[in-house]
Amino acid sequence: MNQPGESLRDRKKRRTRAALERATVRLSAERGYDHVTVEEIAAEADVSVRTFFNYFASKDEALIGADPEAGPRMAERVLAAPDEVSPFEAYRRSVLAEITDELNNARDLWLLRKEVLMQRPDLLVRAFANSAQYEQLLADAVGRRAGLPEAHLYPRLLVAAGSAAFRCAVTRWAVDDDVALGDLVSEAFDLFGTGLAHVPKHHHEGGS
Amino acid sequence: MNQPGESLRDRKKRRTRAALERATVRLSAERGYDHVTVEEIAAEADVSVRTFFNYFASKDEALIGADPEAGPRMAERVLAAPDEVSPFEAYRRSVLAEITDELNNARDLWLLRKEVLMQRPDLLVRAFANSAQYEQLLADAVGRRAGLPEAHLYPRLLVAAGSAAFRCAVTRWAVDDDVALGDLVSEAFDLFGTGLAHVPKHHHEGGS
DNA sequence: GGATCGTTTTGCAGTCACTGCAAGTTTGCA
DNA sequence: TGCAAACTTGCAGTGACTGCAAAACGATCC
Repeated sequence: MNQPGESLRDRKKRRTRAALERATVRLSAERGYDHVTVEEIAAEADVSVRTFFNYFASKDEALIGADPEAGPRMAERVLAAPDEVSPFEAYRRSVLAEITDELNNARDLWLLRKEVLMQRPDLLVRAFANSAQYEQLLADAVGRRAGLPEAHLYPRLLVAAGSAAFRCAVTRWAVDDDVALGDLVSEAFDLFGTGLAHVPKHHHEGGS
Repeated sequence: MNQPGESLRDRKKRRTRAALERATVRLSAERGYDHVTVEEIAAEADVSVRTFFNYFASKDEALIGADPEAGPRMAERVLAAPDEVSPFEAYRRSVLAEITDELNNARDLWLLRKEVLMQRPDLLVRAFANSAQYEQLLADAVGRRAGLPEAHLYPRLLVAAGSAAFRCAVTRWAVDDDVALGDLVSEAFDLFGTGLAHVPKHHHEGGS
């Protein structure tokens, strides 16, 4: 009875994971990240503290809702992109796909996260640090696609730029969210794509 | 008798700080970062555990030897660069200056750190997370120089790219240190400067 | 050579994230 | 129904980190 891809067990796991993520974000937004203990989070989600740590390796991860499949998924997308697409574009698309998916599924959570990240911008960086392994995975995918040797800087830089793009976009989005997060990430990628050597023209009331 | 800038007190503080940094790096390289306790580090440096935490906010910081003055110093350099220099170039130079200074003063420490960071690449990212405040400071400096409004993505991205450049360069350097770290950082900056949209040509036996 | 004042060091008690282990409980399957 | 595998839980322990109040120390003034 688990052909549809979801056994009872799987469903329960997904729910527990979601509940923990949600509890972490909600409580942190309410009282501030470090005035919330894992004990409280676990209680809110109706599981034991030990179970919390079966799902997330750290409180940080739970706040961001780190999805262990996101890395591999993106790597796969990078490799699966059509041949005529550049490595840069392939990577950019896989990041954007991931983000729009995420926002479509949990926009409300991200609005709460924003509150937390405004107080503690370092948490986002720290969260990315946990996924250093996936960075390697992604860099390998990009490197393969670009036909570069293992040690070349380019794949690493591109992936790191992706993290940076996301991070900066969120920071900017937190300041004022008139613009969609996806658009900001896209804009950041454009800047990385065309190079940072020159200050981009910026259009505002008055012109340059 | 403290006109020369260094009272006995100041000298002692500098020594203690250096001893703690050195002990952290040495022991971590020897036994692995998380098989070393702060207690052992403090003992090695001949101070109490509590004193360790008077100097460094965390074990992570001690490993990297986070210099609280580095951020402000770089910001100042960015603002002090000659007028005809672009914000990008100004920032690049201030990063490189900082790195070469650091390497000249403590190359041996960095060779040990390399060992540790090879095992635990996430530590470098985490260390940068602590200096999120300085990122803001630097971004403001760059933004001012570029004449961009507060909220613009460019300054943030440039600074984040700097971190990424350093991080990737160290990772690459750890793999094989035939190339000087400074050169690698410089190369990374070049890539960011000219844009990541296209895969850089890479010269090797056989040509493209 | 003190007396004094500000700074640094220290010990201590406490909190909290996180881990390994060894049951217990639930789910999947025959 | 019953067994095996997967999940949950409690427990005991480690270790990072904090606040506080007392002690040690360095600078300064007489």
